[in-house]
Amino acid sequence: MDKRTTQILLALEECYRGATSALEYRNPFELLIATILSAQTTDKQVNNITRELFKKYSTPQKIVTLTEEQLAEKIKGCGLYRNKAKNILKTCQKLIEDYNGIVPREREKLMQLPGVGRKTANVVLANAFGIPALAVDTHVGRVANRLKLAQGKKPQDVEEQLMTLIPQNKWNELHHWLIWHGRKICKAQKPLCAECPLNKLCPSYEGGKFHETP
DNA sequence: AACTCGGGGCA
DNA sequence: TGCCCAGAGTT
Repeated sequence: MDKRTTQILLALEECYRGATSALEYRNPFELLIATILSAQTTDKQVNNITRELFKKYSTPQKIVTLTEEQLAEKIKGCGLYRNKAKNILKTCQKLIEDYNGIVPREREKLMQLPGVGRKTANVVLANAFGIPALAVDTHVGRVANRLKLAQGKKPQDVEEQLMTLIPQNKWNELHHWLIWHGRKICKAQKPLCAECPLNKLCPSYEGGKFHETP
């Protein structure tokens, strides 16, 4: 790891030590469902929905007793809820048929579940199973690019570059640090570079000015 | 690569 | 009011 990368990690840790997702869950299945729901939606909305949903429908076997319309009604309030209802129902059916109702621990199997892409799969691997994985969402991708820890728009490219650059035992922390930094400071629009604790290390903020580096 | 789904947050 | 998301699937 080069010196600049080390300095960036130290600065991130200093600011965001202990940062985690605000998503509430008690087991891998609940995290899987909560993460599917969280796309384009805030954690707060998701928590409100899952708290109510998991009271009566805490397993795939229970969720598949709902019709698509009934499930959609219960998760209304998060974005894209009709698609998610459809996907969650199919995912629960597949969990029951193929995996005896147990969430699998392999990325390939997770990604075959409807509604589960690479980001969601990695979140489940890292947070529910403690398996090293680096989930790249829009925040992580944007911040990593601005700091030039990675280059390129495709999340999987960013993921692979970060995995090469950063020691494995830091991947999950790095994910949360970059997300928090992306939300609070390194925002998509009008990033708060002047008050950014990393601005001296950031190639996108030179000469006291922010410039997106393509 | 571009488009769609969709309500909430925020200027 | 309008614009932007803690993405994934389809075209």
